[in-house]
Amino acid sequence: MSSSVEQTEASRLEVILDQAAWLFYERGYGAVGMRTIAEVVGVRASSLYHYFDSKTDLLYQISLGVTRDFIDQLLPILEDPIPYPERATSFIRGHIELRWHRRHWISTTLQELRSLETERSEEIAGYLRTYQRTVQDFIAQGVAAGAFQVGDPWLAGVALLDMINGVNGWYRPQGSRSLNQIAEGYAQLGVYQLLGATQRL
Amino acid sequence: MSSSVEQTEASRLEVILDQAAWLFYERGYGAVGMRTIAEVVGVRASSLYHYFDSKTDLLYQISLGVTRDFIDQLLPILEDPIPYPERATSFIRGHIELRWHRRHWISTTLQELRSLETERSEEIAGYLRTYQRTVQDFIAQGVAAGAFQVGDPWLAGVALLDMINGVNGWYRPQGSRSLNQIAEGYAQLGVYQLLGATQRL
DNA sequence: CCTGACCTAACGAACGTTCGTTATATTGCA
DNA sequence: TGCAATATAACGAACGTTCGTTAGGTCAGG
Repeated sequence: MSSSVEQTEASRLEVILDQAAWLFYERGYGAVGMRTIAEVVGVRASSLYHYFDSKTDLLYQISLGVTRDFIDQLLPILEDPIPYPERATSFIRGHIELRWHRRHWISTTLQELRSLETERSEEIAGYLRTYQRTVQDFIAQGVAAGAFQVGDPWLAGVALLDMINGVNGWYRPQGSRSLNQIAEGYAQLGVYQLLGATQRL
Repeated sequence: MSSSVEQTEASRLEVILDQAAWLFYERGYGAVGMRTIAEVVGVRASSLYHYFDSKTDLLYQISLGVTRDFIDQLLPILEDPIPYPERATSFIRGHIELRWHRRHWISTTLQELRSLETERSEEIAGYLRTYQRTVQDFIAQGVAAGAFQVGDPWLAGVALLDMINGVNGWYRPQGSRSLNQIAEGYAQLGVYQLLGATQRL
């Protein structure tokens, strides 16, 4: 660190990534041009190439950033030394909240994986598989420990993830349910119904 | 009918819609040009305007067609005079299979609603809401009849739909599970775990 | 004085769409 | 029945615009 002051404000690179993610989220990757991104940031289109090699490079940095954040912030919860149902509850709540908070990054990533070069899309897909497999392994462990009751941990894992991933599709802040309420309701549904956890044990 | 023979082969209009849906599904609406669609069909781009007013009009016809098909083919199952768990099981299986069979139409519709003009996107969104509300009402009826056990039928409805909608995201025909097996597994998971149906009653 | 950050200007390609035209069917009417 | 009128389905060329990207220049701060 050569600078003597900690920078609390976001760097220009971070601003570009976040604004671009919003635009991609709202209009679609293909429908947003470099000129539009530049205009929102307050710069000319050509200046964006000071930070990125190409438009797909910009998309790649968004995808890589958010995918790593999910893994780093949520998977550790599954290792906590607390009962399985509580681990699952905490994970579901965290996943729903992080996913909403970063919906512009994660939705862009999932919808536009195909727009990345093969090698890079494989890398991101690998991270996503790691995330899924860890959840499935956790459920299998819970079943082995007698905490969950499902016949097929693999299927229950994808079902649980699909379920909590769907929230962003219909949740709206001005709706009658708060995100906290939804996260809580889904945690109960997921853990005590879908995973068949022993009631409140 | 002036013709003496029934035409079993698809009309050119239907071919265009289906091929366009495939292209949109695989590359995204914004990344597919009219020239590409025309080339796949075997005509020139300008000829497409004999069938559609515009590119968004083409998208609209895809969205309208598949949305109505879902409502017409699946919602009647929820009215069948059979026990609630069997109705739910049949519905889930049908939904998963129809959704996979028409994945290029339905995924395009859901991902590109924003690309339609406001009025038309509202129309499609209305059909989708009708579908969701009917499922939620069915669950509420099942709860009232003592067949299902969930605290919040509205939440259980979106959870169930999100869960079964997610299958297309990871199912691959060459995988170890057949679509039939997945549909069956999800039906059991959905009805007897998520909805808490009385076991095999 | 060098370098990072930004600029203006421009490139070729692709975009959705419109145009005038042309064969080929189909239909209405004498 | 025969012919004119209309409809259908397609063509190739071109429109103006926007796309992602690049080349080269300016300029302030360390």
